[in-house]
Amino acid sequence: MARHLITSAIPYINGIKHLGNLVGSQLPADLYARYLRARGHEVLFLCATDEHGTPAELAAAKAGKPVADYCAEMHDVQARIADGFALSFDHFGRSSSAQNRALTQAFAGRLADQGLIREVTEEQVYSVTDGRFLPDRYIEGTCPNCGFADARGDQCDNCTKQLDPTDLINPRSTISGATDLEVRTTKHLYLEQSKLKGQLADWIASKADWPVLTTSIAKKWLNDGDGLQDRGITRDLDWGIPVKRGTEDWPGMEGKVFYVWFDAPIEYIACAQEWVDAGKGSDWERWWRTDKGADDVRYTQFMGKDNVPFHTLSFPATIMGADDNWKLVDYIKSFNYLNYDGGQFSTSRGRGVFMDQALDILPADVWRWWLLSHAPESSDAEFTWEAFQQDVNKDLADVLGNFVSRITKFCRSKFGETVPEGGIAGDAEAALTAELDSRLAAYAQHMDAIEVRKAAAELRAIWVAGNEYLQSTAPWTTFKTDPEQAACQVRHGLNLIRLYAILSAPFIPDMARIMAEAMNVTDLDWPEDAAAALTALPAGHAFVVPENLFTKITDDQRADWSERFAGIREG
RNA sequence: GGCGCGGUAGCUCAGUUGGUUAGAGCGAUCGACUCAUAAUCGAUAGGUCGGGAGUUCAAGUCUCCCCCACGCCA
Repeated sequence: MARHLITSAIPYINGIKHLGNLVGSQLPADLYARYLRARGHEVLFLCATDEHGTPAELAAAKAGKPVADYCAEMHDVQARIADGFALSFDHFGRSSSAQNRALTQAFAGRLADQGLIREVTEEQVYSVTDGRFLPDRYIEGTCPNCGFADARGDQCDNCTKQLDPTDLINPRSTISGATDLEVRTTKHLYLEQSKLKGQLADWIASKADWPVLTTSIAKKWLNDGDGLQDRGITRDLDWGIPVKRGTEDWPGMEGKVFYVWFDAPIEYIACAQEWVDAGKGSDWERWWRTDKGADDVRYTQFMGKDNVPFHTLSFPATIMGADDNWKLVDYIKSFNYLNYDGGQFSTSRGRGVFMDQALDILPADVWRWWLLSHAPESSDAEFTWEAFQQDVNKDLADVLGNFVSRITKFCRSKFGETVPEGGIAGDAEAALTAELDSRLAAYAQHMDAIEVRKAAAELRAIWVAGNEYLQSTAPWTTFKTDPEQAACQVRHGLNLIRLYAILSAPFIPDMARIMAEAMNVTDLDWPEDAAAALTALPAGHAFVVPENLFTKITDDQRADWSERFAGIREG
């Protein structure tokens, strides 16, 4: 038994996430957490909402609500949806929590004490009408290079030239359209990551077992151009964690807040404090302080590839720089993108399926199964309604659901809803046992390695093995001449359902629970070996024939959904 | 433009340090079965491994060039 800390990249607060976001972090993290718990390990699985920054302020303004109220509401919405997808967070926290506020300020103070913070005076664009400094991407104007009228302050979308906001001709605020912009001087704190470059490079180099996607992105940022750049960790905003040096005021930083990318990862730690303060746990430091037990913890992070630089460099720089016994991540599992029907999912254009909509039309397990079995591990993956319909109908209805249905109904008709007695296991049962032992080992190996697609394929093969067994032994034929032997075959079939309930639970927890309840079992310990698993339900054990696990998606439904989610999402 | 990840059967993807006739699932075709959500099981067909050159006894696997798709560029 080991201790595993698992975090999923924390979703931003300004809206409901789409399925691409889900499969890139929260869902595989949940799969891993559920698997490790099932194997008897101690797991702390944390996630939270990322609530600070300009987009949250603007979304709140658009909704006509104070930003704190807006974030509180959206946190509840996201928590409810996460619950709908059966994401088994031990705590779903908030980066705006008091715990994160104190911890972020403490980290900044500590980093300053270590000589890793410097103050930089710079010029930024200020909008008088909006009463605020404008981030580069909230300024638009005419591109000085190509004349494109709607070039953004950071880059021209037309000619792709990178710009400085002050380059723009006739700049305007995209928030208000105001043109009374002026350049003002402001002071900010920079984290001197460059001083930690060697330490970070050594650390990354030691992670030979990490996915190539993870390390290649990290190395690129470490070595590209002039190498790792120092990073501004403060902003001129209202909504955020006030800049303080520990608990002390920070002269010259009045009215400023920490940049969202500084405080968001620290929420991983603060979330554990929230978990304790919510009465769910008693000691968060044994998960996060290497001097208080966390040396024995294996810490795994899950995220989409867009988050990799912050998790391989910026946050580790914060941890290393603080030099105060904080736990560093042991393994980073990163994912590529899921595309939607030939293009990208788009939050702004409402293209694709969003988490709330997904739950409106189908059970969570259907989505969990398809998304996880097609997780974008080695490259970007593609969602199409045709493939989705075909795959889930085949896997969940035909292969798994129908297996449960055929064996329970056959048993009911010949022996009643009780595990039948009699017969002796022979060659067919020995072959089944041998195959399952082999596949159980492969399944565990893939799950341990977080090879999500391979694990799904192996699980599916285990389902198929049940159908092969029934097909080759044909208890419906055996019954005509040797009812005792048919009973033995049915008994094995029923035991397979219990086994499937255990093995499938990390992927499809709800269907797994239905299978377990139908088989009337509470002992769901991970199987030691196939022979034991296939005799767990003794003769005479009562069960019930369950409702079909999954009703197939029809062509009409597919056509309807394909059209409905192609366009613009309302609201 | 620079960099990154890919380009393997109709589709989605596996292919470890280069080594016997390149694999799986789906789809297709044929067959078996009839317990079951017209489900299942078996068999067969189908690929010049993006293109070209090179290294090697041997290359999907290494080197170089080119083409295509996607992404990133703080």
